[in-house]
Amino acid sequence: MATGRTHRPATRSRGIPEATVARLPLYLRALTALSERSVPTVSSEELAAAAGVNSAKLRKDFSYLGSYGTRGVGYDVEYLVYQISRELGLTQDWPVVIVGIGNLGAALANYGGFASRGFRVAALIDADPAMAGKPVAGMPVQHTDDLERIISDNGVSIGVIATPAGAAQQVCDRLVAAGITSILNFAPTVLSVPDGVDVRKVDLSIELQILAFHEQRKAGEDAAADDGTAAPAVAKDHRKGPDGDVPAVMPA
Amino acid sequence: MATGRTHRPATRSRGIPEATVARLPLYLRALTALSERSVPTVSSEELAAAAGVNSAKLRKDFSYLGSYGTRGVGYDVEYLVYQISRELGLTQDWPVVIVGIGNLGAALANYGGFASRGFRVAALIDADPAMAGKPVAGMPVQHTDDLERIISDNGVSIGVIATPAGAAQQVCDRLVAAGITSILNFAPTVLSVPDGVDVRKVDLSIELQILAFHEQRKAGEDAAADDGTAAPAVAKDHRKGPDGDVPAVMPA
DNA sequence: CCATCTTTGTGCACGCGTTCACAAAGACAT
DNA sequence: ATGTCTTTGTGAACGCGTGCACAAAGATGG
Ligand SMILES: NC(=O)c1ccc[n+]([C@@H]2O[C@H](COP(=O)([O-])OP(=O)(O)OC[C@H]3O[C@@H](n4cnc5c(N)ncnc54)[C@H](O)[C@@H]3O)[C@@H](O)[C@H]2O)c1
Ligand SMILES: NC(=O)c1ccc[n+]([C@@H]2O[C@H](COP(=O)([O-])OP(=O)(O)OC[C@H]3O[C@@H](n4cnc5c(N)ncnc54)[C@H](O)[C@@H]3O)[C@@H](O)[C@H]2O)c1
Repeated sequence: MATGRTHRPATRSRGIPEATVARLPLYLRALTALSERSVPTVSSEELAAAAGVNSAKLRKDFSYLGSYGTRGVGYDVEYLVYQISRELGLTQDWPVVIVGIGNLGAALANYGGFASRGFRVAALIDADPAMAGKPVAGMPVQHTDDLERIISDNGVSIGVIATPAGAAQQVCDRLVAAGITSILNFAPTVLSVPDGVDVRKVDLSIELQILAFHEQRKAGEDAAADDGTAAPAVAKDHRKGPDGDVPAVMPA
Repeated sequence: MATGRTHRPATRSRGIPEATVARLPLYLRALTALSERSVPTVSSEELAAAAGVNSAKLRKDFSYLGSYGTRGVGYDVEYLVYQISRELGLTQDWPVVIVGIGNLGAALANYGGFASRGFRVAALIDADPAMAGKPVAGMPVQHTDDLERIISDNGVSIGVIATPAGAAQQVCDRLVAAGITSILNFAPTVLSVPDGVDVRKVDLSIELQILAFHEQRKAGEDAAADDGTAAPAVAKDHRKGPDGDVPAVMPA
């Protein structure tokens, strides 16, 4: 197959499980809120509730970072905020480029939640010549021609792709060639990247489809013997249609 | 704890594993692309490559749906599109309301990827009286006062929250009270919902922080004996600061 | 009709993640 | 100092998800 590397093999980084890493930002958010209310310490039970996880899980997660708690008391909020921030690499700030300044890209550019969490939008890049120079979120949009130079000049290692799906792989390739090693992809496509490059994707169509699945299941259970568990009649009739016996519905 | 139910206990729905459900939309997307190119059949190997997963995993996933393949040949593309669509509940279309028509909410409203996948934006809702009546994506924004009526009138069961974090729980409560049973939450907060209500969240700050973690790790490995694996000196010095010995960095 | 070749469907083993449950650590009161 | 009480940190068991590897199914050609 000509398809390159696609999903990293869960490179258990320095012993911290991937699942734990994914929860650290959650804890950090909850801790930051406590910090702002000047709460000095917090128990695993309280913090777990605030983060929406099991308390045993939280304690085990923290145990991977070291023993930062005090038995009988809990965790020092400020100290833990710092430890998690350091572990996540948020004590430095990360320049980020956003490629594809359309509906979504512009919304991202305007989003304040970046800067407040250690990320700095270094540049906005779009292929549309008509957009070049136009200010979005108080920052001029730059043309794709300069992509390599922008990334190099600013030492950017994280890129966000918000272009149409058709352009995503091509943009991805250029980003990687220019030195980007982490990509957040909003386009509904599977990106192929070489080893050493991390890709995370956000696809809300997928999220909605998962919700729809459960929604349908709920409806089916409620209806019980309404029409018999959704549509088993179709499922029962299992043999592939000779040519065009597939029902006319065909979404997507 | 006063905190209500927060995460569903992975209700293994009719034997289909949650992990499989989460991949079905991925397969569907790849299959739809093949369908548009009029490819009649596809092998598990090819489809897996297109979807960015392992072929064994794909076959196992499909085995939960039934035996829809033909040995020696592969899967009938059209037929599989239909089966997966049906399984995901996409043969009906789902009315969706978006609450909070700011930067992000407007981008979502303008997004074409909804309709093409069986979802229909039934209404846009915002609390700002100045926005009421204003057209966004060719549809007038409605005021929060009418939230309950809108949901009831349109039989909406899926809601998208794109309000600021502070308003999210309150909006969530109203949505649930009005009959919504599935929520896609973009606000960076943990939502408490009663049993029977599904919540999925999209938080790009979290995604970026996960990328930053791996990015830092890569940098640390490259630098090797540069300053000694990132910052172990700080970690070594483990005792909680009496008061304010936490370094000044403190992000988030 | 038989042989060959391709590709599915799945049994099985393994590793990761989750959760329970408890011993040990330490705070705090007496 | 001693006892009590709270809460951490973790060993161990369990369940889910993943991927290997292969037998069985069926297509295809002779
Ligand atoms: N808008 C949403 O809410 C939403 C939701 C989910 C996913 N998405 C996905 O995000 C992506 C962007 O969505 P959108 O609604 O902002 O689309 P859009 O059409 O509004 O914006 C796309 C932008 O990308 C630019 N672009 C095109 N090709 C480019 C290239 N090669 N290099 C650089 N820039 C290029 C275009 O000029 C345009 O400005 C799409 O893939 C879409 O499927 C969007
Ligand atoms: N913009 C982004 O790219 C982005 C990215 C990630 C997360 N988010 C999150 O998404 C949410 C929205 O972001 P945004 O940039 O669109 O913010 P925004 O301020 O542009 O929009 C918020 C909108 O919600 C409306 N609103 C406020 N309270 C409401 C209520 N009680 N009921 C109904 N509507 C209400 C406001 O009138 C406003 O129109 C925020 O929670 C933000 O953290 C945004």
